[in-house]
Amino acid sequence: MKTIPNIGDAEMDILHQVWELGEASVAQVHERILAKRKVAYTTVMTLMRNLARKDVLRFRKEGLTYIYSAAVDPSAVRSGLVDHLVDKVFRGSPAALVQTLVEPTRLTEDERRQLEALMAKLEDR
Amino acid sequence: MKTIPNIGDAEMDILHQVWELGEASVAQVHERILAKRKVAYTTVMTLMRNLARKDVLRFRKEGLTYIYSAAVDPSAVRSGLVDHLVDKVFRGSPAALVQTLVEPTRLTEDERRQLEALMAKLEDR
DNA sequence: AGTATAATACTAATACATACGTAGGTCAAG
DNA sequence: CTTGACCTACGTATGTATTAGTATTATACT
Repeated sequence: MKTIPNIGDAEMDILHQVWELGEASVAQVHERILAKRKVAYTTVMTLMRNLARKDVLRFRKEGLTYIYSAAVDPSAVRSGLVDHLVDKVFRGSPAALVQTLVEPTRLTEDERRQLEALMAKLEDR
Repeated sequence: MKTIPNIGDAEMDILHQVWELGEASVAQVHERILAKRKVAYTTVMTLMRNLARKDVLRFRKEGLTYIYSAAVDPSAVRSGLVDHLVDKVFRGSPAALVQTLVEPTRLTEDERRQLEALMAKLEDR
């Protein structure tokens, strides 16, 4: 029913904060993001407003301030983004994605065989 | 050394064609993409020129026409995009990505345990 | 009441991805 | 030589992501 719209990198960062906080004002989210990178309060506000326009966030007004909460499920967002990547980069093969993921990792021959067996099941989801 | 720049969806589609063809003119790529969706020749040309500007494609001139080829390795592009997704959506946890990937799949309890054991190794890449 | 504070509203600017149209050049066929 | 097919160069347009500045409004403190 509900398709998840595109969510940009900066937007995703905000969504993570809201997921963790449950409910959050712009000020709260801004504070948390400031711990990682410098960004203006109004920028965070705009992003949150945009996310609300996309129905990714909901809000209610409490006196002066807007209290936001997530309107979408983390797993739905993750699935959407992963599926998109699988289609875009791996031509629809999730196992190929795992292959790339595992590539820089040391696995024993045995472990690799196990993984491949599991991946075979992934291929026909 | 060489960082892969952002590659959009339409650009990625073109890159796939060039990888498969090895060397390709705009016309060749256009023809292949037309099989899937309607797009103007000049659009493909612009996209390929943009990719060349980003050093994702190389080209040489053969008489009148430009012959393009990939300047980046498929595995490098895949890794870059996957890493970006892992950071953006899964907070740096590749195993969490696999979890999402596997979610809609029927695995036996035993298979799931195996997978989790392998994912544990992934976690400390 | 007046002022500082805090929040939003409105606006702007930049960058990029995507998509295409028109103009003009080259070459081969008639 | 002229015409048509094909190719590039260049410009345009639209949408969206990101960032942030300025104006305004509401509340609270002195």
